[in-house]
Formats: sequence, C-alpha cells, structure tokens
Amino acid sequence: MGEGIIFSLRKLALLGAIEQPIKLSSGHFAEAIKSSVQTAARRLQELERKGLVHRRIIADGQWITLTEKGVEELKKECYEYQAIFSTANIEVEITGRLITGLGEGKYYTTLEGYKKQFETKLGFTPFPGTLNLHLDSHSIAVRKKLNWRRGIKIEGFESENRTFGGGRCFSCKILNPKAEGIKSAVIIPERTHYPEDVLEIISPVYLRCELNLEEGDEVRTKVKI
Amino acid sequence: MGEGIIFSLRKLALLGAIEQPIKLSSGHFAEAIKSSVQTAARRLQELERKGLVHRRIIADGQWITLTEKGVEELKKECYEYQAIFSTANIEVEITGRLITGLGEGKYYTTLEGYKKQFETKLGFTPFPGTLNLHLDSHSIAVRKKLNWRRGIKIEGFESENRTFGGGRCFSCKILNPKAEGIKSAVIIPERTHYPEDVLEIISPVYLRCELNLEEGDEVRTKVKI
DNA sequence: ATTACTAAAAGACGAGTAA
DNA sequence: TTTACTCGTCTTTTAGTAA
Repeated sequence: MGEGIIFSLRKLALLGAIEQPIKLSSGHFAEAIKSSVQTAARRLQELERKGLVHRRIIADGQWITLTEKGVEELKKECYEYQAIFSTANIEVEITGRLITGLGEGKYYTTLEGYKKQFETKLGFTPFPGTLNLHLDSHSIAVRKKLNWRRGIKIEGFESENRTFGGGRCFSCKILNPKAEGIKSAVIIPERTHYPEDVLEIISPVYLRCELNLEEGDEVRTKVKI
Repeated sequence: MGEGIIFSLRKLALLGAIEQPIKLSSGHFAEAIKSSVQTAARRLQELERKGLVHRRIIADGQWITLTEKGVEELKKECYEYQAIFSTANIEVEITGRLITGLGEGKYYTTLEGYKKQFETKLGFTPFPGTLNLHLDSHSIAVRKKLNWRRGIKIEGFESENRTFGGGRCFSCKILNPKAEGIKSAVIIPERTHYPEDVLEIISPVYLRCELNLEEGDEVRTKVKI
C-alpha cells in the first residue's frame, strides 16, 4: 500500500470521515495534506479506486466516507503504534447484565476450526456456549476500545462448503469471588454488523452455573486490551 | 516530513530500535520496507541526515537507534491515531508514596509563564509547589503510558535570558475521601532525563496539608490519559 | 557479503485547460 | 467555483558499479 495514500486516508479520518460522510473539496483537502489541488484530487480518486473511501461527487465538492477496508487499513497502522509504544497491558472494566443468547455460541464453540485455536491461543478448551452480557451505556463506550485493539487473532476457516469468519479474543477476568482462577476471554467476531451492546465470554467451565448466575444479574469483568 | 521516511522510521521502531541499538543491513531493511537495497540504504542515510536515527556502520551492516527526535516524530503520528480511534477517555491508576522534592516545584509553579497556562488550560491557579510521589514498580509501568499520550500541552517560554521547557499535563483525581472535589493534575516536563519513578501533582490547594499527608504515606491517583 | 555512489527508468507533482 | 484531464518538470527508485 502506497505510503502517501495511507497518509491521505489518515487525514480524512482525522477530518471525521469514519463516523459519517464529510463534505470537502479537493481545494480544502489540498490544504489538509499540504499539496496542490491536483494532487489532492488525484489522491481522492486513487483512494476510491483502491476501495478505501466511498465518494459522491456534487457540484461544489464531494462527500467522502472511509469504507470498511479503509478503516481496516488504518487500524493496521494503529496496531503497529500500539506494538511500538504500549509497554504494559491496559485493563478496562466492562459491566453488563446476563442475557440469554440465541444458542449460536454453543454451536460455534464446538466447531473444530475454532476450538483448536482457542486451545492453542487461549490455553483452554471452551465450554460449549457463551456467557452473554448486555452492556450499559458506559460499558458500550468502553467496549468500543476493543475495536481498535488487535487482541488475540482467531482465524476464519472453510468447512463443509461454508466459510466461518474470524475474530479477536481478549482474555478477561470476571470480578466475582467464585470466578477466582477461572480463565475466560471475550470474543469479538469480525462480522460487519455485530451488536455493540453485547459482550460474549467464553471459559472452560459453565460460568452460568459455576457462578450461580441468573438472567439479569450484573456481571463485572476486567478485560485485558 | 516525507511520508516514506516516517514509514521507514516506524519499521525501525517496530524492529526494536527504540529501546536499544539493533543490528541490521540494508538488505534486511529492504525486506522490512519491501523495497530495493538501494532505497533501504538511502532511507537509512536520509534518516541519519535528518537526525531521526543514530547509525554506526560496521563491516557487515550497521547499528541503528532512534534518536529522541525520531521517537518524537513517531509519537506525533501516534497521537493522530489516538485522536482518530480513542472514543472515551481511559483512566489509569497510579500509586506512590509521598516524598519531598527539591522545592523546584514551588519555583516553577509561581512563574507567570506557566501559571497563566495552568489557569487557562486546567482551570485553576496552582498552589505554589508540587506533591511528589515515589512510584512502586507497577505504577512506573503504568506511568510510562503517559509518555505516549498527548495530554494537555504546556508550552515552554523564554524569560530573563533563560528558556523554560514545555511539558504535558493530565488531569487526575486523588483517591482520598478528603480530596473529593479538589481538582488536580499530573505534570510531566518534557525534559530528556526526567525520572520515571516520580509523579508530580499540582492542585489549587496545599494537598499535603489538606489531606493530612506525611512523608511516606501512600497516595493513590486516577489519571485521565 | 557490506555501503555508497552514478545514471537511467519510473513515478509523483503541479501548472494549465476543458467541462 | 468545482472535478478531471494532459503534459512538462521534478523527485524517487532501481540497476549497475566501485570500494
């Protein structure tokens, strides 16, 4: 990936083109990247051609948004900086109430393609099923931080004519005296439309039973990001 | 600053050239930056010429370390990513024991050049003097995170034929019931050899007296980074 | 094997222009 | 004003060569 292109992409992100479309002209963008209008215009074209931004050209400028791929590309650099500068691990506290999922977790955790990775990368065989928490608004904001963290990569795979997507894990501790010593991890599939108010936790044991939890109980976790 | 140059600098940092000198040849570096040996060699020369890395050329390669300036340049990009991706503020807890400083704090906090900035940027007039904490080893690691955070910039200035260096502030809370409602901030001068096991805190009041603290007492703070 | 040149090829830039 | 061309110039890269 060209270096100037990523630079331009970053400046667009800085102008706010991640959350929502921003309106700008090549002229304004030229100022932002300190170049000529021509270069700015060319960069925007190139960015679009590479699928990094989405453009809508209007009479007096254009509307720009980063695409998924664009954000992904930026995250890669961000990960590099984390690798360079982060000295110790940060922990964040996330709190939510126990809810019952759709039972998908039970299915996915037993798939060999995932199970093996959990065993080697997390160091435990997951209990079939996930503990699902519905997050409060504060925790949702905190959870978003995980989006920009690399975590422990779980690769996608193909099996029986189906593809199973990848995801990321973050090891966590459940703040409950009974959970002392029980390994667990948050899993975040890299699906595009994954709900942001839900936290899925896997563990070698049946947490719901082990911690005597019932629907609606508050569960507090400390996640290593 | 050229975009390709910063890219090269980042890769060097990723190879570990921040902490200590790394040995590498242009050939190896060419692989890292995916270019020809010539370009790799030229980039290293350019990096040195710009004062971003320090080089020592030997028979079979060279020893490379980032300079202060190089690290600084990298931090700038890192700050941009933080601006892009950080959604909410993170707080870190730092703990240390009260020590008595050299009294410099008392001098600096009364200087108009600093005082005015504290007033406008932090919203309070600092009590003349700083509360100095000697950090435990865990807190030292946590404190290092502040190195990679922009914080609230305090500009350096010149006065009476002397230059006074700049620094950064982070607003903090002291975890002591009596400190409830008292504004305070950590200050980190941008001196090159600032001790990493000390935390200096300023506040509008004389904390030592207000919180009934004595030499050696443990003080816990929550710092907004 | 290195680093560090030179010179040719490739690429990026910005002025000018059209729509 | 815009965007999006072309085209000449300047910069960067790479191959080749010397030490």
